[in-house]
Amino acid sequence: MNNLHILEKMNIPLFRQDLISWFEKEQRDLPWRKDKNPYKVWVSEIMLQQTRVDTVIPFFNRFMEWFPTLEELAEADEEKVLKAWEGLGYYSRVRNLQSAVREVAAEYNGVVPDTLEAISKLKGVGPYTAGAILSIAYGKPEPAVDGNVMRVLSRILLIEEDIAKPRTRKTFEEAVRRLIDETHTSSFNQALMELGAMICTPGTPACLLCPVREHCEAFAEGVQSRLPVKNQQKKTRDVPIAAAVISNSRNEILIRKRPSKGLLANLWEFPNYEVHASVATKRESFRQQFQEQLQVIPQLGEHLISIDHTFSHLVWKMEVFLGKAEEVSENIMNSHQMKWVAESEVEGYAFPVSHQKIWKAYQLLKSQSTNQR
DNA sequence: TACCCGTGGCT
DNA sequence: TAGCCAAGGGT
Repeated sequence: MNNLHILEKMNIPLFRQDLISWFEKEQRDLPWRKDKNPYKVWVSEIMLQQTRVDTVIPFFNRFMEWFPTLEELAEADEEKVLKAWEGLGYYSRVRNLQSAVREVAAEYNGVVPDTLEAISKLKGVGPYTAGAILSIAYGKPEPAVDGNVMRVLSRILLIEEDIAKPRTRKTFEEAVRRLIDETHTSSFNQALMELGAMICTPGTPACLLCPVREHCEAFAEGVQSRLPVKNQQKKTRDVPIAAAVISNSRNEILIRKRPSKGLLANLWEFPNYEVHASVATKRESFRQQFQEQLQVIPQLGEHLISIDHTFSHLVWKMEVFLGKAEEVSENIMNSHQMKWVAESEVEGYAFPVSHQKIWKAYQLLKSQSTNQR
């Protein structure tokens, strides 16, 4: 019933040899490939989810400096862990990682489990990550099917299922189970991904450089450029936001912690509100909602910056103002997870990229006004 | 299943 | 340039 009939006419031993030989010779020198420490493999796989290698490298190196061992990550403050992830995106990844690491420390004596059943129960470890850790760190013959693997194998095996559909991953897992070299599971799985990243790329694959093109059905048919089949994703929607950098008479800055669930969970931000359609201006919308929430009237000053920030599924259309406020009651501050912090301490907190831009604009404005004096 | 969840580079 | 894309998982 599936589309794996091409496997029956493949020379699988030769395919393995061609693929692994290429990988052993051409693989990139990446920091998480220096050894097969399961903790390091785990961290790298979480960071690499939906994220480019070049983006991950500096984050991985710093993360290993801050949290060199599983135990040190388990014992770290969440604030510091989020700061280590600041700018990397998909922040629930690192909260799930620390939660899972704590479970490993407590329940498995600090040893990352080496069975599919146990490792799959850990928070943030799905089918791909489970297979990646087991095959790379422990030499287990488990498939690790990511976007690269689906693209590569859709071409080699001429599979035309829509890779955007979750169920399709099972087809490729079955293909890998039949193809994998059980004596070189780490190199085999990584080679499929490396090939997808370096040669068998989405737009125009470099088939003339491909070590396995003689095994590739799509190349033989000349149809590699229209594979894999993938439907388009939905468009983003705009969310109008009014924000402000609010200071008090002691030159402290008002920040607040975002809710523990949802977008940018547990990160810090400058006070901001979604603008209702009924309000004439974003400045007025901020003033109204700030006053309603904190029982204090803010003195809003000049416009600081406009920022359009695109997420995977929505766009913040932000207008940011300067402002001053005083005497917010402590109860209200606490109930909204707000606090005043000295300007020199702001950067100690983990902010989403959009709010890092706000802070940079604020500091630039201050430095300019200082220079003019 | 469909949607939520970030960011930055590329074409 | 506006989308597309990148070593996915949770709900």
